[in-house]
Order: sequence, then structure tokens, then C-alpha cells
Amino acid sequence: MESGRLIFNAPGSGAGQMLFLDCGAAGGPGGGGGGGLFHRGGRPMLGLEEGRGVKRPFFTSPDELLEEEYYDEQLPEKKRRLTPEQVHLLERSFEEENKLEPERKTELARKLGLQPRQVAVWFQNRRARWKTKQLERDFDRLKASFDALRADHDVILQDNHRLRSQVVSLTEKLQEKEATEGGASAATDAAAALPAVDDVKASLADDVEEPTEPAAEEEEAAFEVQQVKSEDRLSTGSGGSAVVDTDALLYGAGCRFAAAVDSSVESYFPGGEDHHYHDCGMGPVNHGAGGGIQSDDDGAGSDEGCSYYAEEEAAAFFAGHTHHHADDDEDAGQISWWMWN
DNA sequence: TTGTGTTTTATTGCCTCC
DNA sequence: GGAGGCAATAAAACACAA
Repeated sequence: MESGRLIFNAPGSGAGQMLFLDCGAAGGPGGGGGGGLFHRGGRPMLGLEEGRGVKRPFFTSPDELLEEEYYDEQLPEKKRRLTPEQVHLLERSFEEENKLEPERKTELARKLGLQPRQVAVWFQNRRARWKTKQLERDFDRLKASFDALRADHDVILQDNHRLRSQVVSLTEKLQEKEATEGGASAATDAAAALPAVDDVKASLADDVEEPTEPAAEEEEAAFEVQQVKSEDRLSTGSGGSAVVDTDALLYGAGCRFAAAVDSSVESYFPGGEDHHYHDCGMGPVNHGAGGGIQSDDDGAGSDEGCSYYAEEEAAAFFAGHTHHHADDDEDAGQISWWMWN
């Protein structure tokens, strides 16, 4: 499109209503923005004159718009919004397929009375908006997962504290008896008391999920170190048999969190070599390979890249913070930071 | 009316793919 | 090298509260 008369749709006048604009030799505005379309690398762009000083209301009656005089005097102005009809058709088209092949672009432009370039720009901006929304949805899902997991974690912590107290009091009782009575009768009592402690251990061990993923060697080592630390803290008697490993519980929770995070974010975060978002679910409809929205649970095949970030971060977070569980607010702050960064 | 925040339309520059 | 995509950004249009 060279400079000259451009066909433009009149806002509020329906898709078929055209406006004719006088476009001077378009000098592009410095930097982004500015009104109208200009030439860029051979692409047609719309150039609009500036500074007529008279504004036409967004919705103007068709009668007004049909008056040639009106156009001549009022129209060459700033950028103009598309009509609701135009937007509706564009939205429908976007729902069908969020990418625009040249034929479809031309056809849409013809139907809407727009420049193909305008259609392309609209799709581009629409994809950007969709991506932003998708990011928000992913964040909400992630936050919900985190909140649920945190509640779960709090319950487990409370159980843990209660059982620890139980173990300590039983141990103390045992030691008292050993000290006061001594001899065979105390040993008998102790033997009677111990199964209860073992039961506690056994029930807790059932609660603790084994890490299902083959953890990295470093993480395993860290896990073992923390396990030992926990045992050290608790070994007040009974040969350390009464250890309830909070860290193991948290490690299990961490794995569950990583799994939750993984399934939540994989719909957005880019994966593999191709960083195009559609590989992680971009697009309103999945039209064959490489395009459109994926359902929430069809990401299994593409989770190599998509899940990496979340899983690693979550594992690192829990591995590094399991012994800080007393300070829950700090943890919350850190996980929030992680989610925002 | 005016100031301010949000949305929409469009440009620019860079990148990737063919 | 051209075409097309995306991120960042500008600026007009719009919404809304004071």
C-alpha cells in the first residue's frame, strides 16, 4: 500500500462500512506507537495525518459517517478502534486457530475491510494478551497447589510434634523406672513400653512418602545428612529408636509439591529447544501438532523442558529449608519470591 | 473537568526458519 | 535475505474516581 487513499472501517458503522482516508507520505513516528500504519521493510502500513484537531466520537451514526464531507474534514486522525463486529469476527477466527496463514489473513482482511497488516497485528496482540492471561491462570493454579500442600504440611507438623512429645514422655518414664526399680522388673516394664514407641515409628514411616523420583546424588546426600541431624536432635535415649524424622516428612512433601508444581506450570513454561509457548499449551485450540491449547493433563509428553524449572526449584527449596520448618512465615516468603521470580 | 489507570492499536528491533 | 513471530514500547482511546 502506497501513500494515498486507504480504506478504513468506520467504528460503530458495521463491518461493511468503509472510510476513505487521505494518507500523506508516511514518515513513521519515532519509536513505537504513533498513529497509523507505515511502510516497514516493504510491509504495508497505514499512514494517518496528524493534527487536524477535530475529534470524531467513537460511535457515530451511520448517517453522519456516510457524508463525504464529514470524512474529508474529520477522518484523517489518530488510530481508531475496531468495531465490535470486527472484533467479534477476529475473536472467532482466533478461537479456531491462533496463528494466521497468509491466505486466511487476506481473507479476513477482505471480510473486515481492514489491511492485512492490521489483521496480523491484531492476532499478534491477541496472542500476547492470551499469553498474559495464561500466565495468570498458571499462577493461580500454582498458588492453590501450594496452599493445599502447605495446609497438609502444617497438619503433618502438628502430628509430628504430638508424637515427639509422646516419645519423650515415654522415654522419660522408662528411664525413671530403670533408675528407681532397676533389675529385671524394670526391663520387663520397658519391654512392655517399647512396642508403643515402635508402633509410633511404624505408623509414621507409613505416612512418609518415599521419594519416587531418582533424586540427584547431592540431594540424596543432603537428605541423609538431615536425617542424621534429626536423629541426633532426638536421640535422648532408647538407643535413638524413637526418631520421628520430620525432614523425611518434609522431603516427601517437597516431592509432592514438585509434582504439583510440575503439572501446574507445564501448560505455560517453554520447553526444549523450541521456546514457542504453544509447545506448552499456547493457543485456544489444539489444532494438530505444535499449535493451540493443550489440555491440563496432556502435557505428559512435553514435560521435559516444561517441568524442569519447577521441579528443580521445588526440590531445592524443600531440600534447603526442611530444617527451618519452625519459621513458616519465612518459608512462605521465600516460596512466594520463588514463584514471582 | 481533570488526573490516573487500563486497554487497544501500532511500531521497532531482534530472532528464527526456510 | 525475506517473511513472520515475539518482546518491548509508544501513544491514542477509553473508563472511572475525585
